[in-house]
Amino acid sequence: MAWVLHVDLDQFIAAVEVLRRPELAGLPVVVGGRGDPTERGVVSTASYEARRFGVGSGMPLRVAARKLRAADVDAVFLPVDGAAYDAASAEVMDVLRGLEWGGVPVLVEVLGWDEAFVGAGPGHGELGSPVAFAERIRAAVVERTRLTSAVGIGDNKLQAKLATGFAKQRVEGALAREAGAGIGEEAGPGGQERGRGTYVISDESWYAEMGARPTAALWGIGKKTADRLATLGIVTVEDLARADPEVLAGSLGPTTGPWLRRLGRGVASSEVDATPYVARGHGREETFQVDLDDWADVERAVDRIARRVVADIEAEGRPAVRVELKLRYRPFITLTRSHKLPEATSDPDVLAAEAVALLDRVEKDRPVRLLGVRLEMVEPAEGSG
DNA sequence: TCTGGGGTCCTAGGACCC
DNA sequence: TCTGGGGTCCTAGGACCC
Repeated sequence: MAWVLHVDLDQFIAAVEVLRRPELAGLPVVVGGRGDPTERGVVSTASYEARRFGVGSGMPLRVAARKLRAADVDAVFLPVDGAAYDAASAEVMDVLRGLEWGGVPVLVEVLGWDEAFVGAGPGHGELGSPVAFAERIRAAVVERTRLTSAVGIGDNKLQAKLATGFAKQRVEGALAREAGAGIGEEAGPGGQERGRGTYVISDESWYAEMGARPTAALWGIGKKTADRLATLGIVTVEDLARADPEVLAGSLGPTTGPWLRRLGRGVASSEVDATPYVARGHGREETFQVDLDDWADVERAVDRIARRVVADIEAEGRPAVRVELKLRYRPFITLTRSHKLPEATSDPDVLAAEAVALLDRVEKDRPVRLLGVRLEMVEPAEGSG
């Protein structure tokens, strides 16, 4: 029996900030943008203490500040520090890669700063209980990094990923009950009590766990797709599993239709892919604190952003084959223009000029809120990835 | 309330070619 | 005249995720 495990760190960004500033422990901490709650920007992560007041990821910083002020809470706002999270994340992934299961190193598939799938490596021996192994993972990560986590276990990646969400819910529910009863206050989020931060969803329990839930509970279905499915009479995961494949394909496309049906049935890959991630492209975008009215400023900004992205792709040594410009007008109207290059290049002057030239294809008479440039790179050379 | 930044993949329409 | 059928490439936009 091969299991897939999904590891997800608790409050990763806020946790990293608190670790390097212990005096913030127990305080409402909000990390986002440049750390100035009067600026344009959104919340990346809020600590549990801030979440209690309705502050959450994706919320505008100004709204978060207003909520906390209304509750008369003195919160700490911090800027996003990507380099610090890169370093902390790398340390966690190192711990995971160092683990053995069934006598051989595990495979680790990194999903972002704070998530990874873990699977048994090739030629593994007897694996034993996946729950026991999940506890080993959590203990090892805490020991080396002081970061707590939840671990989901499944027959495939989809199930494991969803199981992690349930593990977190269970931890948070238990904490809320304990706080209500006035006990366990010092345990903190993600308390390492055995079994608390793990959860299992398997082929066997799929419908019992997921069948009655709305389709948006699935990993890959958001509000828009859930709404479209609802117009077809498909509301729950079980509805989706039973849906007519022809209807799904006809309505949502030849690739998306079958994929949605597989999601409903809890079917997905169980192969943990440890191949290092290779980006297709890189981009930078910038929301201006004050909308740009002067088109000369717009052109200068595009040139500047383009040159930054060129530096990013040069670090990978792969020239660009496509240039894309993104533009957001006031109030929030977004469009893109792109151009495939006649030949690949890394020349900053050429690429910046290409990006600026794309401005000729948009209206120049409205204030600009955001500009972005993205460069798509040539495929990496065979065997060099 | 007023909406970040970095990505990926899919769809659809038009151009173009055989 | 009153209209083929594919296939591929390019572009713009949509949706989703962390």
